[in-house]
Amino acid sequence: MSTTSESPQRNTRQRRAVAAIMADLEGFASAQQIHDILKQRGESVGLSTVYRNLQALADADLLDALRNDDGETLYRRCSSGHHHHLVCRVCGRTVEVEGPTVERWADAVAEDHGFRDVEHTLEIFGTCGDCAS
Amino acid sequence: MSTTSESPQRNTRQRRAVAAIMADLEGFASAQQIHDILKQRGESVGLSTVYRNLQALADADLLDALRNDDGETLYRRCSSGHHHHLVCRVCGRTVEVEGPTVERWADAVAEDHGFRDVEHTLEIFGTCGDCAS
DNA sequence: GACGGATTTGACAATCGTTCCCGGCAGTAG
DNA sequence: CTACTGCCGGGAACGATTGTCAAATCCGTC
Ligand SMILES: [Zn+2]
Ligand SMILES: [Zn+2]
Ligand SMILES: [Zn+2]
Ligand SMILES: [Zn+2]
Repeated sequence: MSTTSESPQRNTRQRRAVAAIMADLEGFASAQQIHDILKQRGESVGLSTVYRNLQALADADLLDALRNDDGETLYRRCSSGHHHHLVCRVCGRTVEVEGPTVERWADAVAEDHGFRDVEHTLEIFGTCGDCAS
Repeated sequence: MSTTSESPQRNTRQRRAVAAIMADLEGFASAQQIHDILKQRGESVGLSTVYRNLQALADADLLDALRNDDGETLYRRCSSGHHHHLVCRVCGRTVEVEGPTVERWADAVAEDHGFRDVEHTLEIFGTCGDCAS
């Protein structure tokens, strides 16, 4: 067994920079967008490093990740615990939503068909009020 | 406005071959897998053509498409109308499921937050009874 | 059945997000 | 301070998908 935090993690400037960006960011953003933001702020970080750190943060459940229609992986700081997202497809603004009913429904459906180890993905996309104007 | 069927579609051997494969196929499969199947059956079809025809079929709502974790797009012949999938992550067996409750919930949540033009994605993954043994 | 214009095909190059590699840099324990 | 080791960066590699464009194929028409 590995202890839950098997992390001889080092506190590097790059790691701090990425974490800082994600702490401020409101909606979902791609690795490349975050890389660009860092460059603009002068805290340049290598693209590979941005990818690595985002994945690490996501693995540690400090970020949520989802894929958009273009196949890009988007990241966002999120509350812990199981939830889903309502995302504006224009500006990226995101609302975390929970739906106990949905959770129960999904599990029930799966069980009815004899499936085990069930998990599900659910995202809602739309255009937010501001962007609709 | 384009009329719903703006399709001067030609009835080519390749188009028939792809459609035939999809008609038989039980689970979801990637464009490359379908390309391989065609090759095995001797009805060789160019990879680009397989991609094009699958997309065309999906656009015509004759196939459902979804992306797996590896970023590949998978296709499957499905009934028309809005529905979701319960997919075995081992053998790919797929069950189409409907959940009017979920649909209403998703739309309501989006509306509560002022979102328009709402759509959603929902897939359930698990291990089917046969594969669990 | 042959003809001609439009569509489709297919081999190959190009794209694009992401991952891999590896020499060099920089936290960190002692 | 020193040594150890993980981390960084940038450039090559990857893999799914899309674009290109001449050649092949359809299909309505003659
Ligand atoms: Zn918006
Ligand atoms: Zn859920
Ligand atoms: Zn199965
Ligand atoms: Zn639905």
